[in-house]
Amino acid sequence: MDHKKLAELLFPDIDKTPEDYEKIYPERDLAEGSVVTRLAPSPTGYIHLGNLYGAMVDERLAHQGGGVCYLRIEDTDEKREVEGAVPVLLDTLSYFGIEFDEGACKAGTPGSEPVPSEEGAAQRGAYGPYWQSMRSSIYKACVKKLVAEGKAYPCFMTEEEIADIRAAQTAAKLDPGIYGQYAKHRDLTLEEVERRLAEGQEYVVRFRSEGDPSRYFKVRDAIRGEISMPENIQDVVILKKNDLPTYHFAHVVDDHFMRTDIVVRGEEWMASLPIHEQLFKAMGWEIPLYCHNTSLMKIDEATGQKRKLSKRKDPELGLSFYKELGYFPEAVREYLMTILCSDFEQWRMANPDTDYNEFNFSPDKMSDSGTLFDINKLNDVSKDVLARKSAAQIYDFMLGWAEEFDKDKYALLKENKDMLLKVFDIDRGGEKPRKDLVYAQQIFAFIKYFFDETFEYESEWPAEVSEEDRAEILRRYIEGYDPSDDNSAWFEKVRGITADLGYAVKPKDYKKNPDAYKGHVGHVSGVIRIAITGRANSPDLWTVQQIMGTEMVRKRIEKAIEA
RNA sequence: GGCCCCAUGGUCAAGAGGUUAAGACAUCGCCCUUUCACGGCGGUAACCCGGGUUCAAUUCCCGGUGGGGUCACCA
Repeated sequence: MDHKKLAELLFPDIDKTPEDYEKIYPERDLAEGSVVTRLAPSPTGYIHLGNLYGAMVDERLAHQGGGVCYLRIEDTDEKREVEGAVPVLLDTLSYFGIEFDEGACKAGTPGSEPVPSEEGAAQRGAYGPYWQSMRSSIYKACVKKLVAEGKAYPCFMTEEEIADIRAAQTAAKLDPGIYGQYAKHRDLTLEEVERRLAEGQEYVVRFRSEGDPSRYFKVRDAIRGEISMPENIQDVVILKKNDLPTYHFAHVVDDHFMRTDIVVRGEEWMASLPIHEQLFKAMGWEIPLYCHNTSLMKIDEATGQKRKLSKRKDPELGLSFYKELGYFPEAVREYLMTILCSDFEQWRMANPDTDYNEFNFSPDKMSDSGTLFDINKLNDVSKDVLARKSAAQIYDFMLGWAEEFDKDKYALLKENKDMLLKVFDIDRGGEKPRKDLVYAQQIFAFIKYFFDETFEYESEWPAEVSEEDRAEILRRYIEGYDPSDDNSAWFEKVRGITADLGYAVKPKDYKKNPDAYKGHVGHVSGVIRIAITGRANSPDLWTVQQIMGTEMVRKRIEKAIEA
């Protein structure tokens, strides 16, 4: 069999060789210690926490050492493609603080050229194109070389034939797949190939595996250290009928010619390492450093079992979930860092105000077992993040969020800027700031009593106070209310009412001697608090009233007396 | 089923051949306090099992078990 002739027959119009591309895409000239990483999503229009998790690793690895992080679009499967996915992807990643130096970018980015296939998107950089669908001739040059060397061959088997083989293998408890004797078109003669081609038969190109499963190879992984696996024996498809490569081959070719140093990807790819190792070797290329990170898991309510988060079942996996609830992007990032990197949380405690980019990120500190997603922990991290923000930052963020997701609230926020700045400033700054703000939707619910439009009674009146006493407390309270009182003068008046009506001024007295009083000052001020805020819990009432203004205070008290 | 990865409190996790086995979240109690939040103090709670190696294994090795992943012309 003349392999060179076969290669010519299959790819008559491919005139470049891999060697030519070596020159077109030379080794990068980077400072010592800098690395090239990449994010390589398929444009399905769906971005999830796991993508962000990986993207953060790519971004940190590259940027903390002055390296390059680029974005490559893996669009070799037109079935999965979603129109407009790339600009959305870029926007979302940017929202969460991930920016790329090279590759796919937004249309209009300086130094970029438009991409015809994708509206709103463009690309830049010397190692492109960055859409795999535009790189067909590069892949084919590499396939042609493999065919010419007898390492790959055309396979004309139909889907039915393959299904039959698989069925027989499964029945016989053999490993399924096209390998060894099942690779029926491995050794077709040139004439046979010519004949089938002339008949218009379609084909794929398969790699001719010389692997021996009793032989093991070793690959280094940045997280797990050395991984040892048996050699691959499958004649995997490297070029599909649509003239584009499979993931396996595209990965090898692109990460080689784009000069990627570290391949960060999900651990689900570890199983195909034997294929990749084999392909790199066949091409005569150096294998990159892999960084297989773990999946985010959750406990399935139905089964009680730990399982990988799934985009169909778990809305909390989608990044849009956090955006819609109004989590600060920084909070999501901090949370991811704390579960991603075992030493981040300690570092953060020691450096509460330092930019997280100052943290020294190291892959060997990354988790190597599947991490259970914990919304509790996210919320806790978020509270700390928001506690560090200024009232103006909170306000601006809320406004931006409401503009996109809740127009009614947007109007309210917009009209009451001065008041809200004061609201968000309650107990902010200082040594022990309040930590009750978590995400926009929750924050709005938390402050809703500042608006008549959203005020409602959410708590029960204290059981210790009778209805008559309640009305009496409120009447006396509003009679004596003077907004110019300072906090202690104001509270003295509340104490006065408390004592007059037979309640204990000191809660301890009541606790010691419950029969001597109807209740204590906490119950009396509880009545006032519910009247003003609609709930039993709130920040310091005096402060709240100062912010609300006298008119609103009066209206609330009157409303409560009527109730 | 084959292959691979993983295994420390409920969760995230540090850790070394000999430790009272960190810390954070959650939880419980107390303190502060007119409520909440913050803060402080304290409590409950863990090395999957069985063999080996060793004076000594939770730590190293082997084997189970459990969980996860993967076996496409999808990535």
